[in-house]
Amino acid sequence: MSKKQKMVEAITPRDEDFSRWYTDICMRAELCSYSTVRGCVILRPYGYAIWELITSELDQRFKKTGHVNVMMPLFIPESLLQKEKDHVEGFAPEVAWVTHGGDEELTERLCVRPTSETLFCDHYADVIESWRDLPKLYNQWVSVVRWEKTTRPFLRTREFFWQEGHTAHATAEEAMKETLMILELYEEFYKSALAIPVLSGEKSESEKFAGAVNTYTVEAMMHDGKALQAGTSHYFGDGFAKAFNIQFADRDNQLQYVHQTSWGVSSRSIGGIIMVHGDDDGLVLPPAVAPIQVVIIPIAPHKDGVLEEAFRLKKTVENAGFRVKLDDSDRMPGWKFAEYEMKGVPIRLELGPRDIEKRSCVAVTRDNREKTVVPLDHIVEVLPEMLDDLNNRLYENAYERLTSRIYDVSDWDTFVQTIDEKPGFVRAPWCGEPECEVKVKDITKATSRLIDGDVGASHRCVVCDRPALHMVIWGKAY
RNA sequence: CGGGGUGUGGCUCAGGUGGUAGAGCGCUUGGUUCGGGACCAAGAGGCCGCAAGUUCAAGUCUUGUCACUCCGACCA
Repeated sequence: MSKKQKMVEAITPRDEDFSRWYTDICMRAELCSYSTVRGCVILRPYGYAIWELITSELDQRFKKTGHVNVMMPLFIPESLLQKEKDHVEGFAPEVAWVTHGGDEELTERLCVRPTSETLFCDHYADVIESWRDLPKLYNQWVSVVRWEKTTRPFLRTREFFWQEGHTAHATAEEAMKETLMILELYEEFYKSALAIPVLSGEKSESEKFAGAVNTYTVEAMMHDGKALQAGTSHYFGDGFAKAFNIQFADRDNQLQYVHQTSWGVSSRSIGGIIMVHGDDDGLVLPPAVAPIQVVIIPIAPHKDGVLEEAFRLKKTVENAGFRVKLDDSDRMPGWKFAEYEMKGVPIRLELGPRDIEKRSCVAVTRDNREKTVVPLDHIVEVLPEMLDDLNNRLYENAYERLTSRIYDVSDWDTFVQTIDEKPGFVRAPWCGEPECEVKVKDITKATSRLIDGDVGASHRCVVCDRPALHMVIWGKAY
């Protein structure tokens, strides 16, 4: 304890106050900073670097599956936003409006995009004429604005960064296939790039996207047991196509409506990384999205040969394709250890006179603090394995936390008690009626996160005891 | 949008009954240090969130306002 108290700027322990711990990490790891606009954050270089890596990981996957990037305007005319009834109703309460250009009041006010379905639809109506124009597999990397009342860095900000994919297809089957393919893509991305296990499935009627026929979701469990909706993929059927008149001539020269999808993952995923992997010493980053994968700390750098050897080591590691930083500042080594742990750097290499004498360095892995003496000649062979192992440990630990905290219950009292007392998810049958979801939310604050398959009539709804239709994962969510 | 909390150097905070602002950390410079957040010395840095009001006099009292933060209702 006394050691901890000597720390210049310790963060709030995770188990003492989870949300304070979370904001402490955001600030101390220099991911972001509050801006003067309430509810908006400034992404600082380190936070932005993480986002860049996330975008690059996802973008590669989108490109591989045939998608191309575009850019839609920032503004949506009010009349355009209103074309699809459910869609407007869903977003109206949280849109920001532009009413003036200079001193002049606009004849039609413009909404700052909260999402771009209407813009894509308007454009698709313009450019799609024939079956030869399909499918359209578009994506865009932009920020959107939703005038949120309660905001938290990354998890809920008024402006946030994301990708939104919007596709148009000739048939319903093809559109549904796209919807589910993206869902799998997200699942795989979360697993291999972020080391975050997710549950995937369909949203209930009341939780689905405004204007969608079906919404599919990937849900992650944070360290405190709460759910984070980590990505969604929507099947629109031809609802938007009819509202926006997006038609094409098929092979028989018959006019048909297109079938559409949309899907997104946002900068909220950074919040997920923090809350799944972070610990009391700060951030823990999965190697794929760590801006610095290896940090080299020279010990006693003023002594002969130390810095030279450190630079040599840096070159070696860099040439092998790793993102590496050598901190040759005049901070104390202990300070640097703590600093890069705060920033979640996966591997630290300590290099001092004693190591150099033995032609080795000390490698320390961020998640378990394990120290390994590595011969300098072997560092390049050892690093990939260390990073890989670290990634696997992060995933395995998170997977264990997830699966061990999903509780199967079948009666109402146990249901309420479990949600109240045990952090995590509850799996219980549901009849499919929205009023049962409302009751669950009113009493427990938990919501249906996703539908985890259908069940036979032998199951009864955990709320109303009528025959159940679905097995549902319930939980409190961010 | 409701309830609570907080606004004083970059950060954390101290400033009984009003009398014109302080500490620690951080920062700068020089030196000694360097295997878990070093030490010494010398510096820089503040119209006390903002606006009215009371007063000879306001960081301190009154009112208003704004911002941030936490907890609830709504959402990625």
